[in-house]
Amino acid sequence: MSRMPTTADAFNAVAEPRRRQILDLLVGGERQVNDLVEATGLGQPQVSKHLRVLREVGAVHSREQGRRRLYRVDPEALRPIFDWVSPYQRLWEERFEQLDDVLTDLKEAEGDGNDR
Amino acid sequence: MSRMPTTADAFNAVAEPRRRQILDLLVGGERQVNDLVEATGLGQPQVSKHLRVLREVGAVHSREQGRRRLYRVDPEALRPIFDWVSPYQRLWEERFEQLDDVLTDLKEAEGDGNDR
DNA sequence: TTGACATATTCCTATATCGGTATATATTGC
DNA sequence: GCAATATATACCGATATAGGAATATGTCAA
Repeated sequence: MSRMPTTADAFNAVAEPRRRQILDLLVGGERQVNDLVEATGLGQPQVSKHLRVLREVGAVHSREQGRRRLYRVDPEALRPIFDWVSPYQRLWEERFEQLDDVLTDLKEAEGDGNDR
Repeated sequence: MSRMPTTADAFNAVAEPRRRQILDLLVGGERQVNDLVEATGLGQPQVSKHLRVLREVGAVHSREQGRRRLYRVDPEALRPIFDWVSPYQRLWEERFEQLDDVLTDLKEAEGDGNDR
C-alpha cells in the first residue's frame, strides 16, 4: 500500500503547508480563487487543486457568484485535529511547571556559595 | 515535485493514523517496541519504521536498556500543530455561541413557562 | 560459543501525490 | 455571437511513501 490520500481526513489535508496558508487566508473572510492565487503566489490550477482537497475534507465550502466562486473556511472540520492534539498540550505544560520548580529550587540553593 | 516527506515536520508525521496511535500509547509512559507491536497489531518492522519517522521530527525519544529500546513521547514537537489549529477553535466556538443565541431567542419568542 | 530475543534496515511494489502546462467549462459584456 | 475573464480538470513526470518479507545488528543467558 501507499501513503494515505490527502483527502482521507483533515490531518492529511492540512499536512501540506500551502493548504494551511490558504485556510489562514480564509479566516479573514470569504475570498475568490484569484484572490488566493495572488496572495499565495501559486498558480491558479494549483490553488484550485488545493481547494478541491480542502473541500473534500469539508474544511472549506464555496458559493457561486456569477463567474467567480467564493470560498469560506469551515473550522468544524479541523476539530478532530484540535481534539487529538490538545491532551499533549497538558503534557508540555506540566513539563514547564517541573522546570519551573527546578529553577526555583536552584534559586533557593544559591543562598550560599556554590558556583552555578 | 512530489508530496512532502513524512519527516518534513510534525504535521506530516502525524497525518498517518498509526503514528498517532503510537503516540497515544506512549502518553501512558515509556514503552518498548514489542509492547507497541502487540498493542497496535502492526508488524515489528512497521512499528520500527513509524518510530523512526516520529524520532526524526522529534516527537519521540528513545533510551536503550539492554537489548530493548524504551520510547517516550516528546509533546513539545506537537506544539506547532496545537498553535496552528487553536485559532480555529475560537471560530467554531463563536459559531456555537451564535447558534446558542438563536436558540435562546427562539425560546424567548415561544413565550411562556417552558423550562430549559 | 550458541541460540534466543529485541530492534533496525533493506529491498520490493503499488499508489498517490505536487507542480507545470494545456485545455475545458462557465459566465459576463459588447 | 465573440472575446475576455474566472475557475476547474486532464495529463505528465518525479518522488516518497506504506506494508511485507527477508535480513542485519546487537544483547542476554546457559
